[in-house]
Amino acid sequence: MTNAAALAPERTAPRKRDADATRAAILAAAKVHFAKSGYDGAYLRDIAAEAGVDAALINRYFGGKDGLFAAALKDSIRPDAISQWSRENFAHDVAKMMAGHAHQHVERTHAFEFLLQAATNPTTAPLLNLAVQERFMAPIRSWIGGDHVEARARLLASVFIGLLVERLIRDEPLEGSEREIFIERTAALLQSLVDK
Amino acid sequence: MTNAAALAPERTAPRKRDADATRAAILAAAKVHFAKSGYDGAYLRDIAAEAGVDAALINRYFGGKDGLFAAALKDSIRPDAISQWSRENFAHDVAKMMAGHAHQHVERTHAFEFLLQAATNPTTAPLLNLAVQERFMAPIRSWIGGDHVEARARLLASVFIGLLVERLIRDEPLEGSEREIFIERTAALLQSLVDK
DNA sequence: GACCTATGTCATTCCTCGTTGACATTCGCC
DNA sequence: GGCGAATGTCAACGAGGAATGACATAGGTC
Repeated sequence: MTNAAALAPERTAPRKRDADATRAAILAAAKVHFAKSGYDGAYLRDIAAEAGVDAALINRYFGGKDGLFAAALKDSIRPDAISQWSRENFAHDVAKMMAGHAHQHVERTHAFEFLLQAATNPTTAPLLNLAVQERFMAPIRSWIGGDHVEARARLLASVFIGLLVERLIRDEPLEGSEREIFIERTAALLQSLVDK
Repeated sequence: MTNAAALAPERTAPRKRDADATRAAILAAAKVHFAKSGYDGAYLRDIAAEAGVDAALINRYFGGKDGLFAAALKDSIRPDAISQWSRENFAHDVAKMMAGHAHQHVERTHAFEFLLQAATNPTTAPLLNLAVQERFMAPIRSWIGGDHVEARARLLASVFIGLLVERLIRDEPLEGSEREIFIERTAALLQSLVDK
């Protein structure tokens, strides 16, 4: 409170008037906060502050906290990535990723944390169910192909999710030979599910 | 609500004076509510009501919501079960369980939901980390034994968690041959991690 | 340039929920 | 039986946060 200069023009130079941009800014901030703190722990005031916006705007644009959450959720499942996975590298790439720190892939980790939050909140869970089925399981099914697609897809998804959760919970990657073995075995495991 | 006799004394027949019993009742109710709604979503008034107790008692016995949560957490990880798993049946038993409905194992499902809630809340996560390492990972390590224990234990835990999460999210079990294949492959996968 | 709407800000209200302290009652003990 | 501590109940407080409506202003349109 000592810097007069900072306060001089101050009065929060009223944001440029660009609805789309502010909407996007709010959404981006919301995703981060929801991921970090969950639905209840994320405060509209904080989100608004981070977006450089008054909290009342959230209500105007998203119709309240629920609406904002739903919008953020919809924006967080990106199925396009799946179809681009390469059949040869997929298993090894994923395995290597899972062996590292969660915060080495901040973007995706945030998205995943966010989804996990949605899964554990009874009001948002149904919403998530649908999204996951349509935008995650379906692409996986069509990507792996072959026999017993259902069983394999489900098992693959489980392993994938489990690796993510485990990495999230305990962010101390393995080192040395244990790390090598972990990558090797994880890759083998995933590959066997992709192959047939 | 038809039984007049039950209502006779009315005025909420002031609970029997048994500190241990009420403590236990509160704890049981708390575990259910925390599992269902998470830390923030679970309300002390609701928990107290379900335990048939005044909310103020929670403060007396557990020193507040935090204390209650910690107590519930501590009570939710039961490592003893792990060491009793049979090496031969483990993989198949788990696989079959995972192929069923989550609500077929209400007790454990609740416990797991509760832990997942703890994992996704920044204030409770550190607490969980510690508990999981000491009371879940450590027993697993010593149970599987053999080479590369670290890597295998971690992978095993991941798969285990993943199966639980997947089952929780999407509670439609597979049917028919897909179910058989799922069980078979899941069992094989688990067994290979246990064996060596 | 005047008007009108979309956009942004501010102050306030309302509600929920954890917590607290005073009060009531039962039980163990002498 | 009377006293004190343990147990249980009740009412009220206060913090915190979402939602609301009135107000301010930029920017396009005629």
